[in-house]
Amino acid sequence: MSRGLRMTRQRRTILRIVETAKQHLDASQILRRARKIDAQIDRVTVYRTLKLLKRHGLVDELDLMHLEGEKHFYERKPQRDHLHMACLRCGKILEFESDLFDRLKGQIQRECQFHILVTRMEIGGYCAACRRTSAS
Amino acid sequence: MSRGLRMTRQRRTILRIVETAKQHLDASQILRRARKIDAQIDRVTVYRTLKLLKRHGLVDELDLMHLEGEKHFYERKPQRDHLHMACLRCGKILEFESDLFDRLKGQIQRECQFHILVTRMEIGGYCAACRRTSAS
DNA sequence: GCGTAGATGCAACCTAGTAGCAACTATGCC
DNA sequence: GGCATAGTTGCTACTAGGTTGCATCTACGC
Repeated sequence: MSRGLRMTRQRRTILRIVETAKQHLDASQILRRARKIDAQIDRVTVYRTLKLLKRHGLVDELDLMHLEGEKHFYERKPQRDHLHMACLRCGKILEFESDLFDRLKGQIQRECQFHILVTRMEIGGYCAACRRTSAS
Repeated sequence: MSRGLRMTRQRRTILRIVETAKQHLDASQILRRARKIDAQIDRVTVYRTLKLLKRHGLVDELDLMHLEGEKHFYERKPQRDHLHMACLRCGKILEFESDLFDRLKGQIQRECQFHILVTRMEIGGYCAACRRTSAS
């Protein structure tokens, strides 16, 4: 972060939380964790910081098929993009990297002359376990 | 629609609006159009109906990268899935169908044993026109 | 036509996120 | 190190989008 941006205590805290998180966190979970480190930190600061990190490509925002309400989830931007599968029965989130995915993005850049900055691919359906325990 | 579901006047109206729309509409735009046909129709009915249509796979819900607020957009479920590109500068929405996209979905079904019901692939970036008129 | 499960409309509510603004502070410069 | 100040924070209040509870209405199978 440069260009007139400041690395404040709060931003450092929030960034660290997202970067070290083992699952996808939403804003209120991030706030809760941030408060454990810095009790003064405000809800609004969390929202503002996430927006900033997203705009600067440090974190990705996910909807995860809105399995539970309309909130957003965040994850540190990975080296290589992946897609998310959300099981509509058990709520499990799976990630998947694929050569075809990378090639698809390449095709879009070439054929549509579209300069890609963010991608979000989410799939809803039934995971292997849930398929087995049901008729469909 | 069967299985205990009723085809009411309101549902018919909403479904027709989404099916004949030339662009992606959000809930409030759908409400506005529905009221022109049936002045009594309620906001809540629109939300409930869209949820229902989504659940039954008749319409797809889109975020379109949340270019303007957090609302959702709807489109009739197409024969063949496509992905959406949203230009972060001019706001234009482009659609794209691709063999690679279909193959990627096939790969997921096979390799992850994941039964796909809905897919949502959205890409944010700069469209051809906006790329040309800017440094980046 | 009748009964009823299912749908609607209304009002109240909820949750996620945003705006305005005075007080605070990270950072560049001396 | 101390200072100036642009950038950031934490309040409070607010908005947008969507949901719930419930009494009333109605599509549709008989």
